[in-house]
Amino acid sequence: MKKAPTSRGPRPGSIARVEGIHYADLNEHFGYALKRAQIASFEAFSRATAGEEITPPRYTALVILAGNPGISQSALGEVLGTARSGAMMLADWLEQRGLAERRHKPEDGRAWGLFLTAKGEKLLKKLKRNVRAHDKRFGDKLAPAERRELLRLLEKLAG
Amino acid sequence: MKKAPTSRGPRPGSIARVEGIHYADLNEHFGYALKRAQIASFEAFSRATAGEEITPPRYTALVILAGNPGISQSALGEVLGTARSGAMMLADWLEQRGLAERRHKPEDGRAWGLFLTAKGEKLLKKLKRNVRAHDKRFGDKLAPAERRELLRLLEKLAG
DNA sequence: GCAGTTTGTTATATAGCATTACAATTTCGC
DNA sequence: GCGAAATTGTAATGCTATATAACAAACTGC
Repeated sequence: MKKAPTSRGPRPGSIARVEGIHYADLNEHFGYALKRAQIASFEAFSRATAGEEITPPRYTALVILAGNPGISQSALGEVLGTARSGAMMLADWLEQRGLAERRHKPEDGRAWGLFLTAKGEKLLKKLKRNVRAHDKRFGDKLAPAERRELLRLLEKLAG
Repeated sequence: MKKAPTSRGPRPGSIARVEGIHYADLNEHFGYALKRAQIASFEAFSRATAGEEITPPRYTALVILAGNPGISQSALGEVLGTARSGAMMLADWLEQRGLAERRHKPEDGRAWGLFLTAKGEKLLKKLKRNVRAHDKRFGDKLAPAERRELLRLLEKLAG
């Protein structure tokens, strides 16, 4: 098997169905179906963000910061569904690259607000374009009505 | 925040939507929607397998072994979309607990075939019952037609 | 029979988390 | 106001799942 020049980290690609294997009722399970779809989606995301060291949580953090300037790290952690310490490492990572900065909150001496820098906003704008384009191409496997339906069903399932 | 008695390992639960946060167009992205749904699904899986040290890959391996007795470790790795070494550790884990065993393949001195033991089959039967039940309850957020449609769309997306 | 490939295996490294503990600060009960 | 409890950010530590690389044994093609 030929290896593509790995830009960074693991590249799951999509889990191919293997010839001659009996998958039994695995296909009936939501978890399995979701995972396979998610891996395929992640592949599209990877292509969209090739070159940058962006992972889905990092991208999500950028989007959340853009939409909620001054959000606290605890709140960010809650949004991402991760522990405070995880949000902190994320904030560290963003800050080290000059994509975001912490500013003291005047009304609370403990808390720091997170803000995108100009550089962060610029990167996000670029990423958004690419991610959206790849997401669109990825979604082109479905008809427009199917796409909307899928998003609706997923939301219902996750809620 | 109260802690439920954690049986083992992390418990992501579901990522709650946080009051007052602007999610912007995150909701339009398949990756984000898939992840949220998958986390919710994983929670159902966790409840279904509480008490046993079963993870999704382990469960998948059990199902695949049951449906494909004598499968090689390489093939198992391919089915799971993981590296050979990962399949090996999985096989080790199953063997150490007496759930599966390796038997030499007569026609190939390198390869070992994997087989469920009686204990493994028994455990799988029990797990299947629970997982299916929880998957069903999880899927009850959707109407039967919606469930079928969702699985169809996911398969189309993952293919 | 020899070169190259495949299988299982081991060792090692890494990323992404969670957990725990702690100091500074705020809020709450009274 | 004052002390207790909670909250925020932080640092240290560890764990789990996984990939990668290197290797021996066995197989395949020529």
